[in-house]
Amino acid sequence: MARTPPRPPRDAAPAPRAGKAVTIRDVAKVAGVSPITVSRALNNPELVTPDTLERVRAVVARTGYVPNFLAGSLRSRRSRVIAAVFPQITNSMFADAIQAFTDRLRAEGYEVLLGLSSYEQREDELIAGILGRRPEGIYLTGINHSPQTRRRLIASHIPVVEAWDLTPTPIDMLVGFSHEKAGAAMARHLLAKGHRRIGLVWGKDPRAGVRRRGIEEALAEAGIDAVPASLEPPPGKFQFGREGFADLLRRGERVSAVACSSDPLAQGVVAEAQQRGLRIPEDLAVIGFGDFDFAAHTSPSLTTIAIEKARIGQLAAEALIARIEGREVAERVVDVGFRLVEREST
Amino acid sequence: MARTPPRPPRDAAPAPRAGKAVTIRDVAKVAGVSPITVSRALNNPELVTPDTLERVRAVVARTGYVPNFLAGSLRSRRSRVIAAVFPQITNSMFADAIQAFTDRLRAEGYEVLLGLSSYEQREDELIAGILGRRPEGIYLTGINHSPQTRRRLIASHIPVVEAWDLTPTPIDMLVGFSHEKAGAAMARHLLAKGHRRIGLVWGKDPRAGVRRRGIEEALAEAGIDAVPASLEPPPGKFQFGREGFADLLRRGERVSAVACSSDPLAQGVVAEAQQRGLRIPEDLAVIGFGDFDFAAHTSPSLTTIAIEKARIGQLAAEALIARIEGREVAERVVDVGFRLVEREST
DNA sequence: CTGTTAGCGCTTTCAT
DNA sequence: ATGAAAGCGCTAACAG
Repeated sequence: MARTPPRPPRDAAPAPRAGKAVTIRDVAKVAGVSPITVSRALNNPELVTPDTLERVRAVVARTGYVPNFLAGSLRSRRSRVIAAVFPQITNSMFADAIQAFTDRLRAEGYEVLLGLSSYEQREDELIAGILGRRPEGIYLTGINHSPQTRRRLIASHIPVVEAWDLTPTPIDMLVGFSHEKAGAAMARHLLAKGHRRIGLVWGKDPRAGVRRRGIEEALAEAGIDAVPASLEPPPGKFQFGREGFADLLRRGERVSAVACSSDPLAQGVVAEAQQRGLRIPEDLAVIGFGDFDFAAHTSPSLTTIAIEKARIGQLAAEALIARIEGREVAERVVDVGFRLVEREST
Repeated sequence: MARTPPRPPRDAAPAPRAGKAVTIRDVAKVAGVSPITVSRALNNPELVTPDTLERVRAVVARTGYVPNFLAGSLRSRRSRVIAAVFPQITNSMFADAIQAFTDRLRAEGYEVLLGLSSYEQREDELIAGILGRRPEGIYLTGINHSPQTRRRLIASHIPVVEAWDLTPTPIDMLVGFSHEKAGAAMARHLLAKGHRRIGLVWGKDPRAGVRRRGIEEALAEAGIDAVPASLEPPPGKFQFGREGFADLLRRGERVSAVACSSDPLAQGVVAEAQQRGLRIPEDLAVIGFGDFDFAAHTSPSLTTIAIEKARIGQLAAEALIARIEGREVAERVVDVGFRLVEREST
């Protein structure tokens, strides 16, 4: 606290900064060139003689000039910003995708505007605010958007990537996988292992709902119609897994297998089961969803439906970049699929 | 793919959008008012008669007008954007803070520009790019910034919050805790339990380094000078924990306790130890760092140094908002502390 | 290779 | 309560 550099006291009002920032004209004046030459030196150095280039750079360094991209973007209609909307970040599900997406875009010189929509809580407003910043592309999680949002997005004429889900009618482009099939794959696995009494500990988010339909329909085809479920609020986390399984038992459901809508939930189920003296998988089989790494780290490790999350982020970034640069993308819809990874023998 | 709405084919060049967007003047013309009245209807509705307000709103809705904040920000010098820089997002350490930070800011009408600096990989460049977008405030992870970055930040005259660490000389404001003390607390705990042969499985990130100094100095004071350590690359994760502990054993280090720089690492150590037939904590005590929730979910659950991560994000957001709105903040430096949480009896 | 002119879309300022 | 003029800082478009 002691030697904090004295900062200029602010005005009482929420007013603009006092200190006038260095502008391109200041730099131009000092360097003895025109503003546009400074602009070129910074953005298209190859259009400028090495001599002036160096002079301009020196002045920029000396004056601490920071180009105002707001102004540049306004004029050039290129903001070099790409927006990304996720339901939430604490959900381990999305972190890898965000990271990969952001890394890829920064490598191409884009900044990322992050929107967290907290599942449903007015994605509309969020996106309206985002579009006002004129991003050059936008990444959306999921395919369920209000008609209003769809209209705005289409009217904006910027490339859009929807991710984490599959539909034949994306707004524009899409990178994801079928949650219905993922659910069905869970069912098939459990059926193959001979399970008939299967319980669900399941999150309430929209895509989890689709997976649930997938698993229940596949079970119904095998003649299993009663599938007890304990529903938990997002984000699916360990504690809810424990509670969910306890809830199933409390309700007197006697199951030989539990399927979970996420790996943290599944870990919770495993913990609760072990605490009650059940052996995994002899007494209770548990299958999760999402992250093989995550599932592999439990003990005993879980069977899970694994998703290449980072790949989704990267492909989405690349699709946006391609379209911004005027290249048509070969595939508008990319199905990255999933794979079932069985637990180690442990 | 089938019914994808036909989008206007893009030009080959990375050119601006073709479709001219609706501007405030278009809206004004249709509503039969001046542009400034539209602006007021949107931003200061109380300055406009209910009648014109309604008319303007109707036209906005009908035309799909999306205000261009780039232009507005340029003129008003208020971008309503706040930037946040984190080393990485896959590190479970930061997710809660990002979420809390973003939630708080959106509630106040700010958008968040996310920067991921990937530990060291040119934070300078990242921040230069960010400042060009004229954020009204900036959140930084950590206190180690290049002189150049410090200069730029100070010259920008925007409020800055550094987080996750403590120093008497922040750039501006700070919300964090002492990593040195956190390390020392680990040492004290293990010493109190009677341990003398203590090993480290430790991440290589800068703040972890400070915690290491804290623990080693505290151990040295107790006469323990040899503290074998296995160093792992960030992000500290389960697998590295396993490998780290295996590494210690391979090197012939016989320890009764292992301290880890993060909870995922600690979980890995626990798993590896259990696999080798060691009982936790009877044969091996393990202490982690970071997230009580996380640590509580292991089995047996871990002792850990718990941090209120969401609180850091929230306090940081509030500090920035306060300063942007012209309020002086009472405390420039906030120490949120940490607490040692012992494992359940399990 | 460099400069001039104009204007991106909005909001500040000053009138009325 | 509304409007006219001006300009935020930059770059597109067109010279030269």
